[in-house]
Amino acid sequence: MDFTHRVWHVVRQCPRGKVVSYGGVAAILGTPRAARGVGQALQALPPDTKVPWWRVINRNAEISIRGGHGPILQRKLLEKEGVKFNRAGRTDWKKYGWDGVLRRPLDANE
DNA sequence: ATAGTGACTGGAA
DNA sequence: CTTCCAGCCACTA
Repeated sequence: MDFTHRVWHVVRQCPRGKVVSYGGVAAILGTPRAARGVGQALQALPPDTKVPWWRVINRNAEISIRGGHGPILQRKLLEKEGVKFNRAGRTDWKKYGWDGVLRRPLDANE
């Protein structure tokens, strides 16, 4: 099983209404520095996938996709699950962070 | 094997 | 707080 499939396997376990960072997924896989690789894996997802790719956001708790309707769709899907965004387009790790994922002690970001 | 690209990150400016 | 920059990893040509 290659890296891409392992990423999908992990993301698929993210519960509804929760979010995880690219780095977080990478950490679960044992490769904390493979955040970009995680992004690559998600971009490779087929359009009819059942993997909750929208629950994966960047370290600032904001949507990292750029261009097209992608970012709008992701935000919509998250809000539909109860995830709220602040004025800066960011969500809250404290409230929606996936329990199975731990990050650095800073999490001081809103 | 080498080089370029990016849904990333942490640290410096 | 914002922008920049240099590593890092996987993928593709």
